Amino acid sequence: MSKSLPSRAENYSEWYNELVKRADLAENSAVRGCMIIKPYGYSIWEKMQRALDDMFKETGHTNAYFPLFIPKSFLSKEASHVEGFAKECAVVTHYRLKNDPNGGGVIVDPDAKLEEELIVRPTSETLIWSSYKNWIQSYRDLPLLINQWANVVRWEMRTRLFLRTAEFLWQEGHTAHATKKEAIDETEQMLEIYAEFAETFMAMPVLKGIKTANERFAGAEETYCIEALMQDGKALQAGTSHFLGQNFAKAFDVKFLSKENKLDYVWGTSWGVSTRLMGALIMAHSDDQGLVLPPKLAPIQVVIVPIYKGDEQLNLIKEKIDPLVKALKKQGVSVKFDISENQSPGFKFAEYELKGVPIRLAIGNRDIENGTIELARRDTREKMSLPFDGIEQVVVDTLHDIQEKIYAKAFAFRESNTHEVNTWEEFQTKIEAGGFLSAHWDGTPETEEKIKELTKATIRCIPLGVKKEVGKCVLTGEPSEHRVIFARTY
RNA sequence: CGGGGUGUAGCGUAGCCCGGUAUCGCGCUUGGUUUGGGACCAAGAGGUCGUAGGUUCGAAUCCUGCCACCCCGACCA
Repeated sequence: MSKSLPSRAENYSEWYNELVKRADLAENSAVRGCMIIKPYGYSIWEKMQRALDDMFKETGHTNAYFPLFIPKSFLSKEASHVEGFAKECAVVTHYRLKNDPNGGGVIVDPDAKLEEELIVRPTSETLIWSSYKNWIQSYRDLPLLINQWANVVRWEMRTRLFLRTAEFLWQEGHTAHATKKEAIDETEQMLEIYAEFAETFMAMPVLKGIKTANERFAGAEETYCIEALMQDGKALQAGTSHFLGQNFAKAFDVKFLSKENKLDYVWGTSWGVSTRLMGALIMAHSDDQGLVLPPKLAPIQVVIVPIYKGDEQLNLIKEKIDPLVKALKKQGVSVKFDISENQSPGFKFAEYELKGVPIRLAIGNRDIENGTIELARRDTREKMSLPFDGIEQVVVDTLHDIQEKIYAKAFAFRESNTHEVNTWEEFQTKIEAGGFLSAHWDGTPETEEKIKELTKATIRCIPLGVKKEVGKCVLTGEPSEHRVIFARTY
């Protein structure tokens, strides 16, 4: 294995793939398009889950679990929904294998064919709404605020670790409400939660907006999204929150009796983020040396590397470090004191940089004599020799500082890669360099499609709170009332 | 799913054109010396050459099918 990573400039996607593997986050499995999330990668996901789950609970949601299999007939009940997902569904047709009479292996038992095929869920709206029908009778049963953590399967043609896998982990919230306004408020609230999570935990700035009809979730009336800009200038959809209107209520006949004794369909929402966020996290901050993790999501926040000759020196170091480790843990900092002997300090330095550990402390004989310790921060790769006394507070402060600095860096990157464009020539030139383009659009799906054909750029969103501005469509010159955001995407 | 490329030890590779059971480096094991940016010496272990067929006395090498991965398109969270 060569020691250094391919550089981002050289080959961005190779850099990404290599980084995911070498940082021990995930690897491909025997099944095409499916990935094995390794312990280090999974512990980052667990931290994400924990933070999101807390936010869901704080806003009144509870977790439940619905099955992996959906009867085929359910999927077809909402017309646009089935149209959106039909092409990428895994289907269970049999329930038994048997020994192959002609050979050593096993074959599908033709006698064990299912009456009705089962779909491996690509998303759970249909199954959940079929349950909601039984759960909801009165306005007193509303709102129903449920989330589930699950795996889903979408049989994608082309997959990439974390960014697009055939099976992925996610959460999907499914809520039911008595009024349209309440459902829209819920949709917007969850978008806010996603944005807050992305920005405060992932240190990744996101653009909040609404999808155009072309990009809308199959079965939704309105799709809200957060969009992030990656270092190679491509956009990544990081989370979506859908206002479902009464579409699923009508498809599954979910009605409730209001206070006024009137029967009406309930209003729905659904919202989700997936392990794709791992991909976003990796690409948002990491560099040619490896991962750069925000302290709030780093499984190990501080690693301490001893440098010593013989047990006597190691014992002196341990005497100083053991209390520091305790004190840091008490403050909620996750620390690893790496006294493994089989690797040199230099190796450990490189290894923990690859894994994105935010702070590294190194201490050797020299420091013991001088009463110092070396602190290296992953984000800037700065190293400084500091007094040992008081290092605990410096570490805590530096973790906060790293969290802020990497956000600021990502924010500055997005700002310098977001451009207002007013002519088609400008659009074509600028899109080649990547980034978000803010431009006028005539509001028609045809123009959106045409622009995609010509430039591979799609409308990422109509930003929330976009300013009214009289303008002309960048392609057709037709009148437009506000700008929208274009980008090339993952 | 279309076009192009690749598959040899855990990883990276040589050998393939021109057929004779596989090269080197990293990693791994054991022992010793080391340790302030990916340590060194010595001795070892590790291979159905992606897979299934075919041609041949003999296949990593030639032929065919299949599978997987990478790059570029279409589809998508």
